[in-house]
Amino acid sequence: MTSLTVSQLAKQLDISADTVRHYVRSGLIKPERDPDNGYKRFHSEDIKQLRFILQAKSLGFSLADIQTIMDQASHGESPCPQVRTIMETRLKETAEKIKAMQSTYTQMQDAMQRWQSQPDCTPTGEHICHLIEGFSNQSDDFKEEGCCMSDCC
Amino acid sequence: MTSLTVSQLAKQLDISADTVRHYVRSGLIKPERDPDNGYKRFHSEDIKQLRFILQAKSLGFSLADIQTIMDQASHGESPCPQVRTIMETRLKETAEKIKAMQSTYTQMQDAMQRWQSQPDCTPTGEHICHLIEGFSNQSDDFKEEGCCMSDCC
DNA sequence: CTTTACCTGTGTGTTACTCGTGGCTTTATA
DNA sequence: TATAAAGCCACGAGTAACACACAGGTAAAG
Repeated sequence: MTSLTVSQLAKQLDISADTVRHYVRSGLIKPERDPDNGYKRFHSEDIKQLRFILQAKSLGFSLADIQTIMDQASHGESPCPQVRTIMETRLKETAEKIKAMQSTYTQMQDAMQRWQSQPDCTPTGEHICHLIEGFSNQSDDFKEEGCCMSDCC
Repeated sequence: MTSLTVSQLAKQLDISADTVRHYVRSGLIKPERDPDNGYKRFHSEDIKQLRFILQAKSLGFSLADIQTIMDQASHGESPCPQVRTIMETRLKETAEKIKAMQSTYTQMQDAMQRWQSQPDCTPTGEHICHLIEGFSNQSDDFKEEGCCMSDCC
């Protein structure tokens, strides 16, 4: 009784059973199989590895990164140099992603605000949705009132 | 000669040809086909729609959203109410994503900084990578010096 | 023995593309 | 004119990190 099933393990680490299965399918964990029914059986070693995976994930590593790191370590070599360089890459990536998302976010906010003073409109064949098409991110105090440039309203 | 090929259109709108093909495959644009060779042929109507797609995308709408909006409009109904509610959803989603990413980002930065004063380590069988495993996001002035709690160093 | 509830592995779907493949076409060269 | 090189095309498959669907297995209750 020193082994856990998928859902027992999942519950213990507060993740979904599907996530556990996904890691197994990806080859990050290789649990033993019950010869009777083919069920996965996780032992303390697997649990340790899964904990590591979760910790690494929370630090921004991808599953592929984690695979690389674990492979390296299992060869008896220090994964630390890799870890440092990968982290540098991921750090830059994340910064860029955040920047991009923030940029869209402010666009979205601007749009939402401007739309408050704009009425709904029927499609004219010329336009699909004037809210979207009429939104230019130029400046805020530009065509403040009225619906859109076209005469559809 | 009033029609463009995939790559001509892509170049005009400064996106990749594969992106254009993707939108076609997704059913967002339905270009005519050249009976001779099966090539896609884009007319001004398609170009207008593609422009709309790009504009909507830049406002945070998903391709599925855009499909919905265009369908609604093509039925002669105003897509604006949908647009507003969808945007509210996407706005919240984006805010949450940004928050999550920023949280990981600071974690990553903290880790990077702490790792500067920590040496590389050989895996011991007990640990995979002490940089990762030894990183706790608790507080900064906690186990500042030394490598990790274990005796692996 | 049967019902019921839960759990399993595996296959497929998701998002917005990107890449690979085999073939057609256009252009350049001999 | 033959041909070779370069470029473009359509379509299938692959990507990240899971979530979901499905048919069947299993454990406890009655």
